[in-house]
Amino acid sequence: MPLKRYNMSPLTYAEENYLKAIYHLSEGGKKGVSTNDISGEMKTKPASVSDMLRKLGEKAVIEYRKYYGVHITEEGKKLALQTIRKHRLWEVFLVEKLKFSWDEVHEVADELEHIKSRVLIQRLDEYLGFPKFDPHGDPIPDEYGDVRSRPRLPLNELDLHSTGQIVAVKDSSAAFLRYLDKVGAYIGARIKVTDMVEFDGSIEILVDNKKSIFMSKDVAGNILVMQ
Amino acid sequence: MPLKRYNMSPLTYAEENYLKAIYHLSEGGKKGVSTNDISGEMKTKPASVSDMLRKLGEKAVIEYRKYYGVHITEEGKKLALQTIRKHRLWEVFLVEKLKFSWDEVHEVADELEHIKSRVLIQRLDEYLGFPKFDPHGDPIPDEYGDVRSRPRLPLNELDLHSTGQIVAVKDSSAAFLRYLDKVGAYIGARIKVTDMVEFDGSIEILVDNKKSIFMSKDVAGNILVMQ
DNA sequence: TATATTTTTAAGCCTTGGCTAAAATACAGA
DNA sequence: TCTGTATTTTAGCCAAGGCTTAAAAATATA
Repeated sequence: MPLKRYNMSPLTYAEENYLKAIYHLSEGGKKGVSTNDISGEMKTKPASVSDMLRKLGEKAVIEYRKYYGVHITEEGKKLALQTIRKHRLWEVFLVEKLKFSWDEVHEVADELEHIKSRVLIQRLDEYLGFPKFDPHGDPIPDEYGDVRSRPRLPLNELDLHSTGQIVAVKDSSAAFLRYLDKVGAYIGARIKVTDMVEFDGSIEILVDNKKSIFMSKDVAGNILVMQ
Repeated sequence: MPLKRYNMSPLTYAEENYLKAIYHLSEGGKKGVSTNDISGEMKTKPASVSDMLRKLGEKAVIEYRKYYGVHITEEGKKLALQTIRKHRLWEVFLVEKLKFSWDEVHEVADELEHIKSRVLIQRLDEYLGFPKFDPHGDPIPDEYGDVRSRPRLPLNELDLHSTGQIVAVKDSSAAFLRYLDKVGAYIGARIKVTDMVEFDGSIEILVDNKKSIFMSKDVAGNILVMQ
């Protein structure tokens, strides 16, 4: 059996994106991620995914058992978290410093996350005051890939009259974010559940003790709160 | 004669770099820029340059007359200046906000200058307070490619006892910048020529009325001052 | 076990950006 | 004006990257 040869060249732009997708898909479940899932996520054909998996396997960032899905390796996890860290730090920069609204940042951050300089990211982190969460409330891994996440649950699972703070959203599509902006919900808002409609699960919440918002169960399910 | 067909797709990373080099090489002289010059600047073979010139010609950013060198078109000038603008704005950001020293910024800015978002650059410009010059003293073009440069001359051409302010450097290699840092010269420093050695052209200057620096004619020739 | 689904292989296409070797052109000196 | 030299272009080639379709293989399921 031939020796397994590793290709140690750095990841390309596309490889980084695939790895990020694999990392996200493998969060939670212990099961391997399937070729089809990745194909759906990346909007490429399964055949292209197979090819990419071979490459990522050679670079030892995933463990690739043909036909049985992939597992991300420690090295791969580290690299994926580094990309995610960069993405989220740039998002903080764009929103906090350059006054982007939180629904505008995705595209630009997707480009910025591939800039290679390590010292750049260290200094950016420092400049931003070592933020722990991005504008969508998602945790920012540290340089070593450690993530301090906070316990959180979907808003629709809160009890009537209970309170909490919005810390993140599940669906961060521009459309959803704009909707939230419009109704006055935002990351960090203190909320209280003031009413619940039995038959469809929709709820009414009070934001910052000022504004009342009525929302469907679907919308509430996409908002994560910390109690 | 076949119609001239233009390829309107955006410039690739490499095309942007070639165009920038052509712009810089064509500054000053009215003459066309030669293939050999570009080859030297880009560290590629002349044959590769010819090929690239064909592509840039098709994209109408240069006027390419075979064997006679190239002239940059208005459109090309606009694009080159946009890239230069991005490069220099990022340099300001890196030095002013992220505390990079001015000899560290080149590489990172070379990557950042290719990020495509227009609104990003507008906001960055605004965030930095619409700076007119980068950390090396080079002028930052505005959105429309207009450059407000200031009259300046090499330090070695100043008369004895005359004063001025350092506004830029010709040679911005890391080695030269580190040297300047070490001896205490910097963009913005007020200087006075306190001594001149006839036979080799070396001079002594007083920086900010405090520190005396002795430098060769070569070094002085690389420092640009405004009187 | 037979069929359906998923995944992989094989072959190929296109772009980008480089190279060498040979041919064409321009230019400078006699 | 001729001619040799230097410059530039052409032609052909190569490799990496990233995608595709079509067919084969493996797995999953009824």
